[in-house]
Amino acid sequence: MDYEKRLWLSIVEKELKIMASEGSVEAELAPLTLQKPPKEEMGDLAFPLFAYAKLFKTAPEKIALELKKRIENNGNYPKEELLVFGGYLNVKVDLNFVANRLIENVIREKENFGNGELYKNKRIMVEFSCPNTNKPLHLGHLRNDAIGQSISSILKANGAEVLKVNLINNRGIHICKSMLAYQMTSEGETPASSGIKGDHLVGKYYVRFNELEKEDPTIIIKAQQMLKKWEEGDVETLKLWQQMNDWTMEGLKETYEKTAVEFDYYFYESETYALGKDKVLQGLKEGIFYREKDGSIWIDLEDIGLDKKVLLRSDGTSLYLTQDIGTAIERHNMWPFDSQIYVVASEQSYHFKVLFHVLEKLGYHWAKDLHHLAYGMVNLPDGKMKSREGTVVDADDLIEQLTLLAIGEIKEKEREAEIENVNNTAQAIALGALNYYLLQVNPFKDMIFNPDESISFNGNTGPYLQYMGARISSMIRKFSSQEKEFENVSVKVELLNLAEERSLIKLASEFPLVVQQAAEELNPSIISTYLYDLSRLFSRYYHDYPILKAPSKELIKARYTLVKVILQVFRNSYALLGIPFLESM
RNA sequence: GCGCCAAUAGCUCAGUUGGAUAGAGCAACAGCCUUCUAAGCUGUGGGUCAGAGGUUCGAAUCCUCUUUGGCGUACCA
Repeated sequence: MDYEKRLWLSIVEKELKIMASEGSVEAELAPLTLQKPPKEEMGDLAFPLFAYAKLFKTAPEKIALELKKRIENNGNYPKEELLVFGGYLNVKVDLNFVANRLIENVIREKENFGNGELYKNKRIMVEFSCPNTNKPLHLGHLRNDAIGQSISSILKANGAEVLKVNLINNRGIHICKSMLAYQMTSEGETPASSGIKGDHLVGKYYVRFNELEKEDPTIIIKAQQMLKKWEEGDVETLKLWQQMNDWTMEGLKETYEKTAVEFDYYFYESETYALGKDKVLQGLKEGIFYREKDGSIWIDLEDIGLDKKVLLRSDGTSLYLTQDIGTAIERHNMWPFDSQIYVVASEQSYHFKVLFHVLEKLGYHWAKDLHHLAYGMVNLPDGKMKSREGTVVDADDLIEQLTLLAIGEIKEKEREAEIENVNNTAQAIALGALNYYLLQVNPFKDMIFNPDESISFNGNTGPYLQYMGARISSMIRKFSSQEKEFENVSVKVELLNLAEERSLIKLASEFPLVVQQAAEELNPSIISTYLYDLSRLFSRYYHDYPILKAPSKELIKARYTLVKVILQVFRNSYALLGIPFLESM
């Protein structure tokens, strides 16, 4: 449709200009807007003409009629049907061209159909997930992962070279808390001895610290001492830290595998904080920062309308900000990027504002290429997730539950015989449900995670989308057994003239634009909405009209070809959203 | 207090960047399986787009104010 849009924009614009000069209208013409009519019967392109009424001193409808007449009488223009509705001039384009081009493109590009060149030759680093090594992943991380993973795929689809990086928060006062509690109360428990997954075991001691702190509030001092020791390289402390760290990482990686989250590179704060410290001290020498009497180092943010911010503690240890400074610099040294996107909760908007400013002050010109993709919180129907009240939704638990439900569903529908591996299929369904649920909502908005709704597989859900792909796949299997009979039947797109077919052709042709828009706005939910619209349209079409049992061989071939195109668009959309494609379910 | 963000059907969310009668899913009710997978399809009911002004031929969309909610404003991360 892209071609048709440009063509008709230029035609209508040209005729408007001619009308203006004939009516000796001096003023500049408002830019012409192109829209989509609300209904299929109203054509495919719409030009609202209200903006010109004043200029031409004519009713918009009359302008539309005049344009229609002029265009129809001009032999140089393509002969398409023009319709006037009120102040709109609508065009019903010859969809045969659109359909042929769509089929050609999809056959040629296959899994690359929809890809564009918006970010060609651009290197974009995407940071996401960034767990602490003191507890297992929860629902908030799952949203982060889903967005990070999807955004990376979307940027790649737009031609960018993407490096997905994870930054492990494996140092700091919070890590020392779980270490201290472990030291005090564990009696040498290990994942092997307890049978508890490593990240959950460490998490158990992080929770225990809070309990210990209630009994003895001074315990925090011990944790602070431990951090000091850690930064000084104390052997015993480092040994415990390494061990607990390994346990957590093993557990986290298991969860990543289950959720199909992958990274190209891992950074560890334990390895980057020192550089941050150096840079802060360097900035102090250069007079960018200043030192308080107690020895702490600060930056004054008055020039960007903010307060003062501490960069290094009075005892010399690093802060969150310190290590992020080091990490950013190291990253740019390692892999000079055109842009870096931090997928981090919106609560940290202030932190990133400061971070980017500090880097700019330190003279890094690429600080302007850093971008914080701030996503909203995940709340429960009753309110916030609170670890103290035990309302945090654990990632492993949730996936487990969803998988069990999917197994139950498969059994209830008696699909076991049709499915190769029930467990794998159930896991794929669970993952599809989860990722789609999380990516339906615009990232920057807070969202409510309703457990009951998230485990429903009906309606606007991941499994509904997967189901479309599975049914088409089933159709394709059926067709392949009789494919030879259709070898010599040519594809006649002009047979696809139902309103539903026209809508499908148009919507499928829009896919590349949707992929581009999702990248421009860093918003996977644009793909979700599109995919759901396409699914509903297709679902109705295929419910109402026979494909393989259409009345003639030619019609079967034409409809079958369209269905295959739709499947490719489905599959490419799934890939961008982390919804596994299933041949059968 | 100051800063950032949000508010659309009972609930969860869309809304083509200012256009035609504001749409889906869930929940409720009523239909459709000897038929390409019923994880589906169809229909009914449900709206002061938080409120008030303003800009405009036209506002859920842009501006101002108000209300309500969230987040931030840590030598936590």
